[in-house]
Amino acid sequence: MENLLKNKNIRVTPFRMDVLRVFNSFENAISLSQIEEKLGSFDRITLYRTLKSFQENGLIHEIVMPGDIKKYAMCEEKCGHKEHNHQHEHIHFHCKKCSEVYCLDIPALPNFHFTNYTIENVEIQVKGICEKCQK
Amino acid sequence: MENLLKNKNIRVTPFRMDVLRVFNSFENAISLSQIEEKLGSFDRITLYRTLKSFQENGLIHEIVMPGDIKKYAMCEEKCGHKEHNHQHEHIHFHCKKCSEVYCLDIPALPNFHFTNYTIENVEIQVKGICEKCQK
DNA sequence: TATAATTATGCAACAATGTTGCAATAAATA
DNA sequence: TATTTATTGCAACATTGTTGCATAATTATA
Repeated sequence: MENLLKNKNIRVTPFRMDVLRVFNSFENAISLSQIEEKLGSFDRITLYRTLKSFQENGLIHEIVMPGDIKKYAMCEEKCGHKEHNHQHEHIHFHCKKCSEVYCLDIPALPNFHFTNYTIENVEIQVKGICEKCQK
Repeated sequence: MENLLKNKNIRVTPFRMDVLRVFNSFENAISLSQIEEKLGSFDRITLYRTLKSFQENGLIHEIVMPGDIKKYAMCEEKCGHKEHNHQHEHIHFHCKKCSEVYCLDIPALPNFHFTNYTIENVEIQVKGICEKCQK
């Protein structure tokens, strides 16, 4: 599992391994507080910096939605360094009942075109009711 | 202009009119700090509550993007009460150069389908370079 | 493998952002 | 115009995020 870090040029430290294990222990995208709960005791600042470096190096991506929803999820292997190379061929689905955020695969991102606008990055967010909460 | 508030069942007060005028003085989506600058002197808490009630009543919508980007933009006339009725047939375009956020019209939202997931709301965010920053 | 260069950690202090309760006040309703 | 109902402004607090710096750990180098 160390290689997940090494492959993205992230120095391996015990704390970063702890955080990585937290990600691996969840199915879906997770919030800061979920990470904090799992970690138990930790330094808040170090955690912020860890998440920032994970993001910058394409190991995780941030998912934000209206209503102060902010979560983190693992990127795919291929995901590149630095923010501008994050490109995910999936949508982010937020369940209004259980508040889980799922990364759902789609065949391809829709293709927009606006004259004179250069499009570098597309994100799609969907809200609704997830599979498990359908009753 | 009072009617913009009345039509959405928002009580008309001097402060709310001030905030509304701020929105009308900008072309694109605006940030909290842009509102604050325009207002000059004001009560911070009242502003938060004003924005919240504008949102809840479908007068404005919140736009959030990875990287702590949070902006507000006016809704269309038809936009309904309460958060869950916000549905905008436009995408949010964030320019990486000038940081403006544009609401750009699209003919229709793409149509996703995931077995056993109920989709209520779709948001699309695009990053790139806007018209004006193309050089 | 010991050393040097580089990066990460933990702490303190601070800054920004957002919330709650409550009394006073203003707006809509009868 | 009196009554009901919602808004305002203030204090206090809670949450979230950042910076600088000395120490410690990791990686690269000789």
